[in-house]
Formats: sequence, C-alpha cells, structure tokens
Amino acid sequence: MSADRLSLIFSALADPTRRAILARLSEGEATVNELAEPFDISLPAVSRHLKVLENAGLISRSRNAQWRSSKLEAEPLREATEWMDRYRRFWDASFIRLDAHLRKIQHDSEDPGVKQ
Amino acid sequence: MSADRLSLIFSALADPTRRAILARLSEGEATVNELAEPFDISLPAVSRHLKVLENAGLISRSRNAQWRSSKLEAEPLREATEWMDRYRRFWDASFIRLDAHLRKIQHDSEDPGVKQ
DNA sequence: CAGCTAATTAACTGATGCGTTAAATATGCG
DNA sequence: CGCATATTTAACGCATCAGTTAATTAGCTG
Repeated sequence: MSADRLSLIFSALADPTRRAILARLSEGEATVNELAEPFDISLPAVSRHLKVLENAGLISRSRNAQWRSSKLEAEPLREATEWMDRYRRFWDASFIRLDAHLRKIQHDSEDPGVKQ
Repeated sequence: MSADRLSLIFSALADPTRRAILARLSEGEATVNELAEPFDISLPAVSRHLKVLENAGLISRSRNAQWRSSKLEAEPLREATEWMDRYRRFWDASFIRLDAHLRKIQHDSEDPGVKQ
C-alpha cells in the first residue's frame, strides 16, 4: 500500500513543477499563492503538489492566520544522495581511485594469513 | 510529451524494483532472466522495467546470441546528485560552514569598494 | 527446418498521477 | 454576524504505470 520512503522522495522529485517549488523555497519560506504565481496551473493543483512534497518530508508547513507557509526540509535530499553514493564509484574518478586503494589495503591486510 | 531528463531519471528511481535491479547491476552485467530471478513478477514486467531504466540512461544493453545483457550506466546518477548539490547547504553542516566562509570572503573583497 | 530458450510486444486491467472547476473550510476584520 | 481572502476537498476526465497472460520475434542447435 504505502510506498517506502525513498520511493516517495524520488517520485516527488520526478515532477518539474515540484522541483521548481523546491528551488523557490530554497530562497525562503512562501505561501501557497506565492508558490503558485510563476506557474500556469490552478491553485488546487499547486496545493496537491505541496501535499506530495510534504508526504515525502521535503517541506514542512505552518499556519499563520489564513496563510500556510511552506519551508524546505532537505533531510530527504540527504537520504537520496546517500543512496546514490553507493554508485558514486561508477562515475567519480577520484572515488574510483579511493575504492581501488581501499581494496588494496584490505588485500594487504589479508595477505599474511593467506600466505601462511 | 516527452519528459525532461531529470524527470525521467527520478521517476525511474522511484520504483523499488528498478532500484533493486540497479543494485544487482552494480555487481556486474546480467541477462533479463538473471535480473528477474529474485523478483516475484513476470518476465515481461522486468523487461519493461529495463526499458524504463534504458530510457533514463541508467543502463545500456547489448545482445549476445539470444541473451540481452544489461550494464549499469551511472552518469544519470551523477546528474541527479549534481542537481541535489544545489541544496546541500541545507543539510550538510560542513557545507554550511563553507558557504558561510565563501560569503565572508566575498563580503571582505567587496568591503573596500563599499567603504570608499 | 523443427524445436528450444530468451526476450519482447500485444492486449487488457486496475491503480495512480496530474489537471480541471465547483464547493467547502479556515481565519481575520468591519 | 457577514464578507473577503487563502487554501483545501470533492468530483470528475484523461494519461500513464505496473502488472498480467498470450502471442510473437530472435537466435541457437540438432
């Protein structure tokens, strides 16, 4: 039924409108109307994008009178990055060298036992 | 019609089965049957997951007789990470310090002009 | 070529995503 | 209270997604 956390995060990030909303929020909190302004979609549509972002933990919200302000929460981005780090050695040359180095270290420490 | 590259990447990553396939491929190339083995879904379903991953650039495929082998391509992960790096200062304490440092540097270099 | 294995495509189903407009709710204010 | 503003919920349409089974294509091999 309910998707796992990483799936929620990635599918929240899969929509360009939601990524744009996050970009806007990186400059500071904003209300729903302010967030909707640059887009050519209805307010309810924006409201639901915000709910998706909230469910993924990417934003938190607070009420101030009749305004609901959204605030960026980057922790899920850290999680997603952490997941990708597992694959970093496949694209990052310096990481590949580090990886090779670590393998060598491990190999060296195992060697004595192997030899005897 | 066609989604932008980042959206393709993130939505490909939004599915747990596809992430598991990538994890498997990080250990080496594999055929469709090998990739399907751990999952409780039909071969055509796996076949389509592979097509999604291929469209996102996350895997490449080659044919060897009647077998089609899939290979991890990490470049899109680099792109996705790069996109997230824009937000790194919101979660990474050392990055926050670096950010503050850079602001100070910039401020200092601007100061003389301001003072005169 | 016939038959085997590997993989994809076709056709269908049910669930989900993203948009709409209209109605409902929440809050502040005269 | 009654109205204005901000936002959400309801109800709907349409496209896409993720799965199924059945049929098809691709390439070996006897």
